[in-house]
Formats: sequence, structure tokens, C-alpha cells
Amino acid sequence: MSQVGISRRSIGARPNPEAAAAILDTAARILAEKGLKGLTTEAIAREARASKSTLYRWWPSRGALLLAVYMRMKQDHGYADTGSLIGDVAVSLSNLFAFWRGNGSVFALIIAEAQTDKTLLPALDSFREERVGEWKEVLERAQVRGELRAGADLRALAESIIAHAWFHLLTARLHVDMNRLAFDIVHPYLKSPHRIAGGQNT
Amino acid sequence: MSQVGISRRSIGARPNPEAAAAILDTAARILAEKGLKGLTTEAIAREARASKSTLYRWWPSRGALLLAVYMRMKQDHGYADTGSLIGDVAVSLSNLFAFWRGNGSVFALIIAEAQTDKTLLPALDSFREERVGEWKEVLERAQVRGELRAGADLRALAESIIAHAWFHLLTARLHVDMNRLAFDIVHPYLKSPHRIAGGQNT
Amino acid sequence: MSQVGISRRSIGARPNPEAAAAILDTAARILAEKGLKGLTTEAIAREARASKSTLYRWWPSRGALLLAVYMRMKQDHGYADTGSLIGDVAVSLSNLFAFWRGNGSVFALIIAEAQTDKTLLPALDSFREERVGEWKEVLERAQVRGELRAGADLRALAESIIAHAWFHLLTARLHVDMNRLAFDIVHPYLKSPHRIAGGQNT
Amino acid sequence: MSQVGISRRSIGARPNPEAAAAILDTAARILAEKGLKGLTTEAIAREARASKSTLYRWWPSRGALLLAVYMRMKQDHGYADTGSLIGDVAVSLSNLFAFWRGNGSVFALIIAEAQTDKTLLPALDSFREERVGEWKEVLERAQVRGELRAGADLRALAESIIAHAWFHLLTARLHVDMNRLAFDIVHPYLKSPHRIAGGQNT
DNA sequence: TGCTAATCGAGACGGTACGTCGTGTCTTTTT
DNA sequence: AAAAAGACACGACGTACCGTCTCGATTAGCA
Repeated sequence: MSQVGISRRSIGARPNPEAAAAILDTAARILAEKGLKGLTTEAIAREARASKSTLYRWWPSRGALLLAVYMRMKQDHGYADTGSLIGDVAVSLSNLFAFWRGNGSVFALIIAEAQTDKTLLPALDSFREERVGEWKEVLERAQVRGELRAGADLRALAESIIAHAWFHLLTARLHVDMNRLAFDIVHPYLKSPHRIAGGQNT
Repeated sequence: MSQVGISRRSIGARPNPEAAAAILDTAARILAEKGLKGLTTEAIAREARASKSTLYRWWPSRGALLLAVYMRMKQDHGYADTGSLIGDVAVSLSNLFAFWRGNGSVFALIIAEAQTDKTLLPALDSFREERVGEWKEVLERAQVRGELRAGADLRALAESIIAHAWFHLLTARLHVDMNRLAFDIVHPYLKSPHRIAGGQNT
Repeated sequence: MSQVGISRRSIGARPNPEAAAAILDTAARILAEKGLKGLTTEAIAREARASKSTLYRWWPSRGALLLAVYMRMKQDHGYADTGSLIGDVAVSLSNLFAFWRGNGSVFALIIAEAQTDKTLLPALDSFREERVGEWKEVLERAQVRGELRAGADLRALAESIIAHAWFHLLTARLHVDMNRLAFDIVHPYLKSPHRIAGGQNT
Repeated sequence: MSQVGISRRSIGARPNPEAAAAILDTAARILAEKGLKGLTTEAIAREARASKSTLYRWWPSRGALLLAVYMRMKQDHGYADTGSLIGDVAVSLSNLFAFWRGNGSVFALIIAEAQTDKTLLPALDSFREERVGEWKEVLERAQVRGELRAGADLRALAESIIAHAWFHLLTARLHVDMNRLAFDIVHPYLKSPHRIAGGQNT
């Protein structure tokens, strides 16, 4: 935390990274404490001992700041390596959903904000592309292990996994059976169709 | 349209459906003319010559009204019957995306609104369930035609289709090649793997 | 005072005079306690438990509100009737200056504000005209008593008195010898020139 | 004008008069072009290619700068010598009012600013005293010519003239009949009461 | 020649006020 | 009981201006 009770000062005719850091810190803290509704530009500025002008000098809109906050608190989500693709997907999604559950679904709000604030779309795009890249690494390991059907489209599968994850986030279904979900998504791409333990087709 | 220049009046001790209709009409018109940002409760009330209290008597929040507007303008999206599953999915998604493109992505905003306004979630849930049911009909026809692999989970595939559709809506990618998209989604579930015309696996 | 800890409510589709009264009360109190710099729209709204929209619904600008506050706290300034014109003017100005000294020179600020906010000019004009009228009554009594020179222009003298008063207000000279000031202003208009007690021409 | 497109630089360990001159030039120009509201420290600094620190090194506040601008653009107002006091006053006021009309009433703003910025009062005081001195010269000529009543208080009359001038400035009445105004002010001090041409006492 | 000291342009910063806008609640009057 | 009407409290928004600050570059005069 950066709230030391005393204000920052200008460090000359150039942006002061401490100001941005204090704002991001504070925004993240408010998000955790008060939730999304409490995350207003005024609260952030006040508690970070920053001025709104500084906030708007760094980010052009509330949405842009939101995205920055998300980027910052997203560490490596821990893509697992369990030896089987379904296991990898189940554990990875489990980690991701746990992260989402614990963070007030900020990401859902970012997606929401992007629907109105079109300046967020490029950032959201490149964010998605990053995720696709990460998932493809997981899938390539499975391919090396010979789990996938011949000619399986790794990008399509990666996008499918992400699409399903978002879908569950946006419909507030982060508490589903992760093995079942992983199986449903991945199964059609596998060489030898297994049955999920205890699963039944609806 | 219901803007007759003169206000409606009470029709006695019971709800006046004309009021609700005028509000929905006006909301839809504003949505088309001014976009999502212009769709405020005050603008709707003013232009519908209704009062805000009437608006809130019919719908408990802005989001609920939004959903009602969407329900109203969503007619049957025309699930196609082309003889092949990929064709059906491609044409159906094509219709859906065209509808979404033409309506300012209201649905994306509803999804967005639901992230904040939790009272919308049940409605969104049942809406999703309805869609799943419609897609399952399409999939059952394919099953009867013998296109699907044995043991294919129809509900999982239906959810997958919807997840992909939302994903493209929310990331502003409604202009993709529909045949390719349909192929990517459906292909893993098919009995005999086809190649898409001119397609190549990435 | 109207701050009862609980907010006012709407009283239907018409302005609530209590809101305006609470705002004026509060503005007057802040003026007395914090001075002119503390009299901000935000402080007034907060302490009056009113909203800024209500404030701006009643008065179009900070200056207009200021004028209203002044009008409200200006009671009858007590135009004296001492039997002689110089005495009347001295006592009346004395009262006026005492009032001005006790009120943070609000009126000076109103005059100042009018230089920028041209919407205040009409109000200031009619205010001046009112004062002219009041002074003319005082002067007419003197005329009846036969104090004034033949053909003395009462309006010109009234304006002169007001001009001198403003001049002293604006140059922060509210503590001058009132008899001397009254004498200087009025003396040239009198029939028989007197000397002021202890006065000397500079 | 000093806007040469390229910035001034330091000329060593001492103030650079060019900087001050450029700031004053620019302030005067902005005043003429954009009016009082446009005269912000930031605009001045930007357009003068000066920095705000330089501006504040030369003048301690916006008001002080304002006064400097006024001092600079006030040349000799041309106190006339027509042979009669009323004529002198009429012509002199006429010149003064013409100057005020042409300069966006900067002086009114200075008076206004002094109500808030008390550091301006001394400057305003000595400015007033200067004016009193100038008017007294005019009045002494009239005294020599024998126009004034015996024992007329020259300082009081001088102050009266100035008070009336300010009064008209502050109430936006710079377009009055100058002969009439001069007559109203001066007449009571004259030895032999004349009538103003075409005038009538209200 | 190098060192010191003050000024300069530049512009970020904290602080504060502004006026506007949107939401959902409320009360009155009319039907 | 429901309708129109619209004022109200609340609170967020993004903008603007003020006066302070720190930087790096500049240049005169001193050592």
C-alpha cells in the first residue's frame, strides 16, 4: 500500500509512476473491500491521495482504469500439467474460476464496460489473444502425448475453452463441476472417447 | 407508435396496458435512434409521455425494462433446416448475428447489465435455457440424420454453440466467416470428419 | 435553521419552498461562519441536505444565489429621522456600514460577481433603483424642512450618496467618520452652508 | 508581440525582463480577444510560451498580474482644459469612460478581485490616491478661475467624481450623457448655479 | 576553465469547485 | 387504484483552474 498520509509531489515535467501505482493499489483495495459499486473515480482519488486530474491523465476513462486494475491483479493463473488434457483443463479452469469468484467478477464488468466504452475493445482483444496463446501451449502438450484426434484445430479448441469460461462467468455459473465441464468441452476433440466417471448425457 | 401528443390518463383502478406499450415502443425507438447511452429512464418517460412512476410500476429497474425491450424485438430467429448440421448452424448463426448487428448489440448490454443488476440473472437464465431448447431441436434432427458421433452430448453442444455466439458478440466479432465458425464448433461432434471447403486447420 | 437531520422529500410535481428556504438558511449561516470563500455550492448543498440539482433548479448560478441570500438578510436598514439632513444621512450610512461590516461584505462580492455574470445586472439595477427611492424619501423630508437649496436635484443627490457608500465599501473604508462623510456628500446641496463640528477642509 | 515560436531561455542567474514582457503582452491580448473569463494563468503561460513558475515568480497572484496589466494599458487619460469646470469634468470622464468601454472593464474586475484577494487593496488604494491627486489639479484650476464656492472641499469633490465614475462602471452605465453627469456632480460646488443646456431636474 | 547560482520552459501534481446527468423514490392532482 | 407530472436526495461524472513543485537546460559571474 502507498497511503503514507503525506501527498506525493510532482517529480518534474513528466508523469510520476508512484501516482499511477498508488491509484492502482487503491483501486484494487477498494474493489476487494467495497466491490464494484464502490469503485468510483472519486473514492479512488480520495483514498489514494491523488487528484482526479491525475487519474484522468493516466487513464482516459473509468473502464480503462478498470482494465489496468485487472491486468495488475491477474498473475499467472497456473495452467496445470496433470498428464491428461481433461485433467489439465479441469484444474486450470478451476484455478481461473476460483480467481474470478474471489475478485468480484471484475472481468465480467470489464467485458460489460467494453460494450459501451469502445476504446476498451483493442485491449480486450489483445487480452483474449494472450489467453489463446497460453491455452495452445497446454493443448500442444496434449497433442505431443497423442491425446488429440488427427487434424484437431488447436486454436478453435482454445477459443472454445475461453468461450465456455466467459459464458459461465457471465451467467454466474462459476460453481459447476469442473471435471464435467472440462470433459464436455474437450471430449469431442479426443482420439479415444472416454466416459466421464459417473457422467451421463443429458 | 403511441406518441399522440396528448397524455394517457388513468383508466380506473387497474393497470393501463397502453402505458406499458407506449414505454416499450418508445424505448425501442430511442435504442434505434440514439443508441444505448441515450436510453435513460428519463428520456423514455419524457418521450413516451409517461411518468417515471409508471415505468417503475411495470419494471423494477432499468435492466428489467431493457430485457423486456429485447424480448419484444426478438422474433423467431429462424433456425434453418438445410439438410446438414453445419449448414443449419451456419445459417442460424448468420441470422442471429445479423439480428445482433442491426440492434446495437442490446443483448450485449443486457448481459453487461446483469453483472451489476443481479435481479436480471433469473431472466437471463431462463432465456438461455430457452435457447438451449431451440438448438437441441436442431441437433436432434442431425442425430436422426445420423450425422453425430455416438453418445454425443446434445446439451453440451447446444451450450457450446451459444457460448461461441456470445463470445463473438462480446468481443465485437460478428462479421466472421459463418461456415468456418460453424465448422469449428460442430466438427468435433460429427461422425465422419469432413473438411471445410477451402478451410485449413491452423 | 432547517437542518433536522432528515431529508426533505418531494411534495409532488411542484417546487418545495422548504428546499429553497433550507438552502438560503444554510448559505447565510455558512457565510457568517466561514466567510465568502467557504460559500460553495457543494458546501451549501451538503449542509442543507439538499442536492445540487435542487440548488440549480432554484437559482441558475452561484451569483444568483448570492444575491438571494443578500436580499434575504437585508432587512430595513433603518433610514433615520433626526431632524437634520446631515444627521439623517450620517445615521443611515452608519447603520448601512455596520451591516456591511458584519456580513463579510457580501454585497461587495455581489457587485464583483455581476462584473462577470451579466445575468446579475438587471437584479443589481432594480436593487439600486429601490435604494434611490428610499433615499429620495429622506431627501424629501429635508426639502420640506427647507434645508435644501432651490432646484436641488434629489435623484442626483440620492445617487451620489449611494455612489459614495459603494465606493467606501469597495475600497474597504467602512470605518470612516460618518459625520464627516455625510457632511462632504450633502453639504454642497444645502441652503446655508454649515461647518462640521471640528471639521477642516483638506 | 513576443510570440516568436521559439521559447525564451534563461539569461543566467537573474530575471529575464523579456519573460515578464511577454506575459504582460499576452495577458493584454487575451483580455482583448477572449475577455475576462479567458484570462487564466494557464492560458497566459501557454500562449506566452512561459511557464507558470515564471509567472508566479513575477507576480504573486492572478490579481496582481491583472493589476499590472491594467497599469500597463492605462496611459494618461487626458484630463482636459476647456476653460470651465463642468466642461473639464465632462470631457475627462468622457475619455475615461471611452477607455473603460474599450477595455472590457478590466478595472471593474480588478475592483472585484480585490474583494477576495486582499493583497490587492494597497495597490488599489494608492491607485485611487493618484487619481485624487490628478483631479485636484483640475479642480485647482477651476478654483483659480473663481468657479467654486468659498470653502469648497477639493478632496471631497475629487473623491465624489471618482465615486460616481466607479459607480457607473460597476453598474454598466458607461453610455450616459456626460454633460449631464458632470453637471450633477459638480454643480452643487459651483459659485453661481447654472442650468444645464436642455436639462431638467427630475 | 570549471563551479555556482539563479532563471527559464515544461508540465505533472494535489486540491477544490464547478455544473450536468441519471437513478429510483416520493407526493399531489386527475381520472 | 392507477395515471401524469415533475421535484427531490443522492452521488458520480469529467472538466477546469489555481498555486506548488521538481526537473533538466541555460547562462552569467566567480573562482
